[in-house]
Order: sequence, then C-alpha cells, then structure tokens
Amino acid sequence: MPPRTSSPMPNNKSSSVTMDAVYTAPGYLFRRMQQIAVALFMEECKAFDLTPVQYAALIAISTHPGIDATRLSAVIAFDRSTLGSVIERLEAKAFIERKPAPEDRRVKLLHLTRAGAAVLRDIMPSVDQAQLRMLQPLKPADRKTLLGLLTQLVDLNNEASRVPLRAEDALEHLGKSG
Amino acid sequence: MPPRTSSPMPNNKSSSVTMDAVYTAPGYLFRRMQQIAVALFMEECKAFDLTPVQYAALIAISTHPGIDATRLSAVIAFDRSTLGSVIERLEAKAFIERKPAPEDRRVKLLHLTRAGAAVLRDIMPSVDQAQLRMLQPLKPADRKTLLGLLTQLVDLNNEASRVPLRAEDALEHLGKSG
DNA sequence: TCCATATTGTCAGTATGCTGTCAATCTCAA
DNA sequence: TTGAGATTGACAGCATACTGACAATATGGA
Repeated sequence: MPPRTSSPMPNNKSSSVTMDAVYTAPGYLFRRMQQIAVALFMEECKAFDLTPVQYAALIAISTHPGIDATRLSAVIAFDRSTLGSVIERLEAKAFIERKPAPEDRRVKLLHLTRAGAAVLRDIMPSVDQAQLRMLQPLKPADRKTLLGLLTQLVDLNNEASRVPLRAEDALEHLGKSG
Repeated sequence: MPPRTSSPMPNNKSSSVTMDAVYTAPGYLFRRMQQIAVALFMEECKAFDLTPVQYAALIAISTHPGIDATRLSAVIAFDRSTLGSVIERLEAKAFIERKPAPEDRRVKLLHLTRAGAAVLRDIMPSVDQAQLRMLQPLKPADRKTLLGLLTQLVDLNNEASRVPLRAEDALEHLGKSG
C-alpha cells in the first residue's frame, strides 16, 4: 500500500504545496485507473492481438454492420481522426473489411470478417475477466455503487467530452430514424 | 442524455451482442471519464500552456527539488519512457532545469525555475476549477462517495499498474531513509 | 581488483488522442 | 442548376503511454 505522503512528511522546503494536490485530484485518479484498466485488459487478452479500443470498435461494427467511420466514432465516443488508424489496423489484421458505399462515394462501409467475428467470440471471456479484476479489490456493494456513479458521471458529462457519445447516430445507416 | 442502446433496440441482426458489452464495462467508462477530465483540464487551463501530465510532473518537482527522472516516475506513477519527453518539453518551456548529479554521472537532477514556480502558482485556481467541474454533475454526497471509492480502487490496484506509485522513493534523494 | 549485475537516461517502434487542414463529394436553397 | 456550405476520409503535427533495447555508469561480491 503506497503511503500517503501528506503534511506530516517534511519533504517540501519553502512551498506549501504537497503531492496531495495531485494524489487527491479526480483527474489524476481517473488517469491512473484508466492505465490500470488498460494494463489488466492487455494482460488478460494478450493471446488475442486486440487493444481495448480495437475491441470496442469491433463490437460496434459487429452490432452495426455497414456503419461508416464517422458514425462509428459517435457510437463509441472515440475521436474520428484516431479511429482512422484503428480501422486501418483492424483491416490489416483482416478482422474487418472496408467497402465503398454505392450511394455516397465519400463513405466507406465497415463489415466484420469471419475472422473478426471469431476473435470477438473467443476474446469475450478474457475481456469479462479483465473487467471483473478492475473492480475486484472492492466489496461487491461498493463495486455496484462505483459503477453506478461512474455511469451517471460519464452520462452527465457527455457534452463536456470532445467526442460526445451519440448512440442514436448508429441507426442512421439503416434508413434515417433519428 | 445519450440513450442506452440496449436490448429493446433491434439494431443487431444475428449476433446476440449489444453495445452494452461496451457501455457498461468499467474499462470503457474509465477511458471516457479520463478523456472528459483531460478536456475539462485543457479548457480551464488553456491560458497556461500546461497539460495535465506536465502539471503533475511540475508539482512533483516542486515538492521534491533535485529529484531525478526515475524517481519522479515512481512518485507520479507515470511511465519512465514517456516522462523523458515530458521533461524535455518542460525544459523547452524553461519551467524546469536539468543538472548533472555530481555523485552519479548517469543521473540528471530536476529543479523548478522561477518561471516554473510562477506558472504553478498561477495555474492552481484553474486546475481546482477543472477538478471541481469533473464531479460537478453529481450531488455533493455522491462526489465524496465516488472519490473515496476511486481512491481506494487505485490504491488497491496499485501493483496491477505498469508503473506502481511509490511515494517513498521520493525521499531517497534526500539521504536514504526508506 | 574485476566482473556479473543493476540502474539511468535515451531511443525506436507501436497505439491512442486531439487540433487543424484539405480534397473530394454531397445537399440544399436561391 | 448552380453555388455556398456541410460532410467524409485522409493526413500532418503534437502529446501521452507502453515495450524492448542500448550505452554509459555504478555497485557488490568473489
């Protein structure tokens, strides 16, 4: 357990600032937890050659076959520019295919390949295991509480994000209903 | 508020997987929240030319004058390789200085410059404002709960991190006491 | 003393993440 | 119908993150 280096430790000279300015900041804690989450995901899923971002993209393409990159970015709330290279890598691994859209020559439609569907099916247990391990150290009731509050917070801060989640965009490629 | 695209929406054909596999995963939520946190930090602090990571590093150098890069990485739990370029950028902005250590020619000691101390002093209110805004959407009691659970979780998962926090390392440059 | 081993900073390579720009293309209103 | 404006994918540039490797240097034990 890392010691809380706060006021009783006299390791700051003239300044009155302590490391608590960092350690207790929500932003710092979210960053640390995200890094831990990625580390656990990669550890559990190292057999599958998929990153967390690639996994989320693959799920979304599986759920929305024929979606285009822009709408995909809205569905998983990932940056559109970043997504370009993610898609490129998924295509290089032959997990997805990109086909030009007949009605709009700007758009490229995304589809899972057979291999992509297989990886997705096979990786599931490992992903679940990783998600479990992240919250494992907490008591079950606390896990529920944290997950609930976190879900609320992400939801309520949606518009503060650079790329707000717009799940309804996912339906547009199936004939405009939003 | 983004709609929860769950089972009632018939937008998946043959697969039984829905986007809930992503939306309800703690890892996904931590990623989203981290991105929101960075966006809010950058928005509040855009006048100061400091990123969240650079801010944390600057605080740590301020609190531990004469620390070296390896120990700094342990104190803020940031990757040692990444920290190299962070330090480089802080030095380029003249916020810190790097001096060779007399007793160990491998080591370069880090010190705040006058300009670095000034930025740190001036940016504080904006950082605090950003940290406030992240939790703002929650009721005060819920903010406390979330922050408490998050702190616990990061603490208990410390060893799962690639770069575990080792606050005690910070004291070693002041004459071995850990 | 000398060598195996460890540590430090650095670098190359890969993968996000964000800002901005750009050409190709599409849409819609005048 | 045509031209202004929007959209799409691509790209350049910067800033994290992590892996693995490497040379220079330190250290401790044989």
